Amino acid sequence: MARRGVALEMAVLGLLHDAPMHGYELRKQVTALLGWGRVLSYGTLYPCLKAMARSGFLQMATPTAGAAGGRGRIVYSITAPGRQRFTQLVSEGGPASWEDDVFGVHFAFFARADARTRVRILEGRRSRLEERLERFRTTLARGREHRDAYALELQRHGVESAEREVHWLTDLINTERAGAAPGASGPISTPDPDTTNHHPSTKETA
Amino acid sequence: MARRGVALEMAVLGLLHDAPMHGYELRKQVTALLGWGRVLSYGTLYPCLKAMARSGFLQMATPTAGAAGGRGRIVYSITAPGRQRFTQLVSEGGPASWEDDVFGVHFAFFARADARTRVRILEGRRSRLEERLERFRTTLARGREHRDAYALELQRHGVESAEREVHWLTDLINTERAGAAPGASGPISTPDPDTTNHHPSTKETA
DNA sequence: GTTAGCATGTAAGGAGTTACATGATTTT
DNA sequence: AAAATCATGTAACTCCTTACATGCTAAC
Repeated sequence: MARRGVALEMAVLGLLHDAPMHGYELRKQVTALLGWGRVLSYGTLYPCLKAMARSGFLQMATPTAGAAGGRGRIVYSITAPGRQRFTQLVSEGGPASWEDDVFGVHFAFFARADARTRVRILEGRRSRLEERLERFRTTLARGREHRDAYALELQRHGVESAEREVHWLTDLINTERAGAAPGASGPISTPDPDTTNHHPSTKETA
Repeated sequence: MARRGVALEMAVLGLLHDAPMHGYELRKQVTALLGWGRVLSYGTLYPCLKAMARSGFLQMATPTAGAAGGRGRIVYSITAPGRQRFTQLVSEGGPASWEDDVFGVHFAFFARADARTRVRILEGRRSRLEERLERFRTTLARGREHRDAYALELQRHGVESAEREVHWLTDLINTERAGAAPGASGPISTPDPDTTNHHPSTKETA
């Protein structure tokens, strides 16, 4: 079958949305975009690309087409159904979209979603983290079972990281509500004078 | 076969090292200890426990033993080979131990490893993160492909988180070198379970 | 005496990895 | 022309989850 991870499917569609690419390049871009620590393996990517082509979302072009079974580089490009599919994926703000992995991909393509979807996903993600935090703190507060200093330190660090991310999300939500894009003016400012990035702000591609 | 994740195996052995427990309780403790966001599912835990019992690391005690097919609560306790196995796992400071998931478990049971192992793992983990950071920054610096403000913000946040964790690790390493335990005050002096010999231990029965 | 929560388990499948295997193109 | 790197692909496996299925025990 095909359904090799919604996250991967989204990433592939999103990257090919801008420009056709072959698999090797795609792997690097996906890896860089999502910063998953690990690199995406070909064993995942190629079967996924094939399946997506079978589903009609992608088109495969072999430059040395038709020749004997030679294995040339294949350029993948997105099709009209593929664009439709991407738009659909990008505007889904359901619970699935605030899970660890999927959230990252959604965020990476936020420029392609409308503001309402963005806020919904950010808030959903934030409450996911807050639940986790709550469970964590309950466990800690229950005092007993508190184990040694290392286990405590691990939990303290876990809580701190989660709190930090909640804070990040809150800032982003406020920025969204103010109708701006991140990095521009809000509490989060990148000292990045050189890059003249055109930020999307009010752009709503349907 | 059995090898259901070194991380899980270690967590189970480490928790049962302190006290026997049944699976239900074990699940809660593992989940709390590792703070994996998600909860550990029974579909993972029970087969793992069974396999570990088959390997001789665990002993299963059914209070209502021998009776008709009734399903009572089963208390798992660690065996002498199990303790040995745990000691072995805990003192392995190889590359495997600085991967995301495994690192957490190792850290949680740091009190059971000797100082040299602790420092080795902390340093290994830190260089893992630094590599990741390096790749990240190279991609960013390469300028091109820089995508929109959201993608940039995602990467900025990724870099910041990794940097923060590197800093955390550095502090821990310094603390270790100074011969202290984390959390402000003096060294932990849990009577060290000998890393060279397995001792038949104090409690063994259910 | 029934709901709620404790407790144990299995089958099927999803999402990925590693290791392997191959061939094309560029650099030295 | 050898070496490095680019490029594509498959098979087998790992680790985990979901959905299901069962039964015991305390509380109301």
